[in-house]
Amino acid sequence: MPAIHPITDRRAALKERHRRAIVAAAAVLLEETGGLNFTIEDLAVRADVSRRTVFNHFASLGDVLAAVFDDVMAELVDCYTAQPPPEDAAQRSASVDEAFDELAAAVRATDLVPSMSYLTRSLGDKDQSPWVDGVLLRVLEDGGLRLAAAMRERRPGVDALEIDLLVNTVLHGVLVVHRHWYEATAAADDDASRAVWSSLVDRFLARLRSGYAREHDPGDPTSA
Amino acid sequence: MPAIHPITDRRAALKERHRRAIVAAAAVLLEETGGLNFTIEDLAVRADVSRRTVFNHFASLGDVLAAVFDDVMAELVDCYTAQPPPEDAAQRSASVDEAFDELAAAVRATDLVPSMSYLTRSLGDKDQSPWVDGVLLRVLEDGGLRLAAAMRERRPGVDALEIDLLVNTVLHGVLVVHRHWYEATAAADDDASRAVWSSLVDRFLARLRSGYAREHDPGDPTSA
DNA sequence: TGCACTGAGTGCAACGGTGCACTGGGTGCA
DNA sequence: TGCACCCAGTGCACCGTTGCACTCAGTGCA
Repeated sequence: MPAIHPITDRRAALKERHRRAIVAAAAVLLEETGGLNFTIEDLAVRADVSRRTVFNHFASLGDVLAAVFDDVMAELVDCYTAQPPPEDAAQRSASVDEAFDELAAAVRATDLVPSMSYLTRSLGDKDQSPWVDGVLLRVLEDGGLRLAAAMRERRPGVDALEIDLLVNTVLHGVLVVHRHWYEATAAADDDASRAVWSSLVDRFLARLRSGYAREHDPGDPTSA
Repeated sequence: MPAIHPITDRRAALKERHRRAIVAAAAVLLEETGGLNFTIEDLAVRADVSRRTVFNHFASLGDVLAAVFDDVMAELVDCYTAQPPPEDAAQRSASVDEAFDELAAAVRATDLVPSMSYLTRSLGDKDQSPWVDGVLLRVLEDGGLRLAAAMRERRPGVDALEIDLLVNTVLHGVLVVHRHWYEATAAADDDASRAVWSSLVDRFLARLRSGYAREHDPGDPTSA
């Protein structure tokens, strides 16, 4: 994911490269160890920086985790905003069910399987430190806010409350789906496992849709 | 080529890595541009460092060139010293013709073709700045001294004058061979080009040998 | 229960890299 | 022949990283 602002010199590039390396290494170690079963030293070695540098970039391990989870959210927001905009002004107004369709498409399109394993596992882990739960919930909230903002920009005619409810429901639903997927596949990364993921996502979205009948076309609800 | 002394911390490793990148980039640019047809900025970009950093490591472009050529010499010395030592004390003494054989084997074994193109071209180029000739000749002399020292260590019984003459003759001979090779193949890097190189090296070494008859076996001189 | 150890987090100074403005020599052109 | 430009090389200040010693909380064990 490119930096929010263009890197204008080598110093800034180096800084950003190291920050990204730390976040990426944390994601890998979460995956490999099944949680927070590594040290700051492990993280530094994997990121190819010094231990001090980790703390130059992040105030704490919690901040590193927040950045990891933030990337997951950013991925989803990117997939959502990457869709072609509605074709005319009339379509941009109202129609929360079409907003639902777009969000659903983004969830389907985003490769959430590898990066969300530890997120789900972290939330579901009874032995997890409470502070990690705090980090995760904050990241979900921040990500949800960004997703809602993107949706409001895209469909300004839709009620803000409807958008917030939609986003909140889908994000937490995706976590539930992911936990089921994880238990069914043991986080395998192969075609069969991805098929299970698609099936579960479709079931979840179909289930949600039945409460979101189309306002313009009450007949013929389609389930993929 | 590993550092002479082990790198003990990340700072030293970073410094050495950047120094090596600069030298490697210079070698590539010499090859690509056929000489000194690039700027310090080009070199810095290719080495992925800043222009200032080049001068942090080297006093001048001449010093960079010296380091590039020094790598070529080091390659040859490494091939020479990598050979198994003579099996007994008697063999370690005298026998300059066997010293010749060992040096010849090193010349054959060293992949000199890619890295010496610009060295030869530089020495043969009339338009070249005189200061480059100075750099090259100094590097040849330094490399020759190291090679001679390695030879004296390996065969302490051989006269020092004989060793110095041998090393000097072979090094300058290799440059002549390389110029002929370069003119015959336009520095192509393929099997046919390497076959030409091997043939020329063999001719040069066979020619030298006829002036170095074996002391222990006066009959049956072999030419490969 | 006291002690030793581990590891997160911190302060500080040094190192290596970098940005930038500058000088001066060399070159080409009107 | 003067001027403009290019580029090697330089000084200086700043940035980011790093090494290292430290504190403190948590943990395990005799």
